[in-house]
Amino acid sequence: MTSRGPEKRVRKAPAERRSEMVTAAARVGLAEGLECVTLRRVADELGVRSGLVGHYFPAADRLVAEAFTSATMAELDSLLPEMSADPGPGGAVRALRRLFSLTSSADFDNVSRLWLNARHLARYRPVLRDHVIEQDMLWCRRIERVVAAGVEARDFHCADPWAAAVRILVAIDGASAYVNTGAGHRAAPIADMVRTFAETELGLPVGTLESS
Amino acid sequence: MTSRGPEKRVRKAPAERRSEMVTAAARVGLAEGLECVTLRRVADELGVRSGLVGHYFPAADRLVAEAFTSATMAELDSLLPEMSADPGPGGAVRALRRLFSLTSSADFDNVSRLWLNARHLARYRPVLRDHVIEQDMLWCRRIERVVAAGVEARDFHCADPWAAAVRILVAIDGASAYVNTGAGHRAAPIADMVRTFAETELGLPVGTLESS
DNA sequence: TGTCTTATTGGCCACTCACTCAATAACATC
DNA sequence: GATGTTATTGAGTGAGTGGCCAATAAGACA
Repeated sequence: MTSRGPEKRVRKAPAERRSEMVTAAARVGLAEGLECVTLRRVADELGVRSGLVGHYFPAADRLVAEAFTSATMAELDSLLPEMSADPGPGGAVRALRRLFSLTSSADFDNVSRLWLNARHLARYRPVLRDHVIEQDMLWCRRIERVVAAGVEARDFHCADPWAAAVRILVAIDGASAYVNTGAGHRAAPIADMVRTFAETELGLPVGTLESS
Repeated sequence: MTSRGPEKRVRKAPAERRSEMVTAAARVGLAEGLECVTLRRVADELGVRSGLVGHYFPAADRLVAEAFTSATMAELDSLLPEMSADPGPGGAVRALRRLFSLTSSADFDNVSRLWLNARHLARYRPVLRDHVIEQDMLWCRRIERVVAAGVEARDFHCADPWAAAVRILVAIDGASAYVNTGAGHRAAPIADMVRTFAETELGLPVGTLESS
């Protein structure tokens, strides 16, 4: 009998409990989708009653939105760590190689699903919408800074780092729009599209951003 | 009193009734999202009882999937009508101009929303997933044929029409991923990206595909 | 006009959701 | 050890969903 019975209550500091909930919600959202981030589901995940989750999140929308932000913030740091002020020659190129290598790997699929999920759900949930916009900006700015650093270091050329960052992100989003349906016969033409597009955008010879 | 009371029953041929339902479901899905395509909602739309919709669609998944297919088929025909075998010189260019002009207009927003919606929902609903894959192929092939016609007519150059079509669609999908969140500061860099990308892909001078 | 097929109704079920709230018990503080 | 605060429970509510089915009546056909 591993089961049932009124478990002993565990009483935690509100801040800690809340943060536990967001973390659990982020895990569920990333693995199974934001629709599965419900008061009950998160409660089960933590071994508490759903009423408690409702207590910390009087509107379930906030929980979903914070789950999204938590997951994407962590992911961004893993994909594209903040650059030092002067990454040295080739530093920006290495960062971009790493980014494209990671985003085109299957490990990125759940993140693609999460973004797709959030971009759609934002249609109905205003709170989530605001968080998505915020994360969009964060991701864009992070890429912009790498591009700017690369321009600074003469690694490549780009008249408008912001515009380039925006367009590179559009390409990433476009290429990952098919996570749930499978690319099928379209896999091959898509495979190197993002990298190639970025190379064109930055005036780099084809293949420069290919990971070794 | 425009309301209530047991309305007189209207008895229709099964095929007609079913097709009415799909049409109504497509309308709801396009305007409000596929999540709103429920047995009850479609029933209300037609002024019948939900049990009747359940009778024609024993699994609600089929209704949602067929709603999607119905809406996207109609949209595709409107965006990019089937080409005649030989569209004559400049015909392909005109078709692409029209396509990009329409997809970048605000009238296309609901279609963007629908695709985003379906691409996400396909994660959970296998029947819808199959329909999305099918429509994806249809849209791609339609573009491919225009590209092939343009190559044939020496309007532009392209080594692999299929790959070009796939990538152009990726660009369209990427650019329309922000319908629900608003492009904000990113609007300008995105604005001409699809068209420009297509011009590069087809070896055309920048601006060739701009609509007059 | 009467009969029969079946499209349609009306009502039900079991489920899940967010949300509410009085009662309870864990822990800090005295 | 007694007391008070409050994190947590347990048991609801109401609204929404898909799905099921016997009873009903519309319309075609004899």
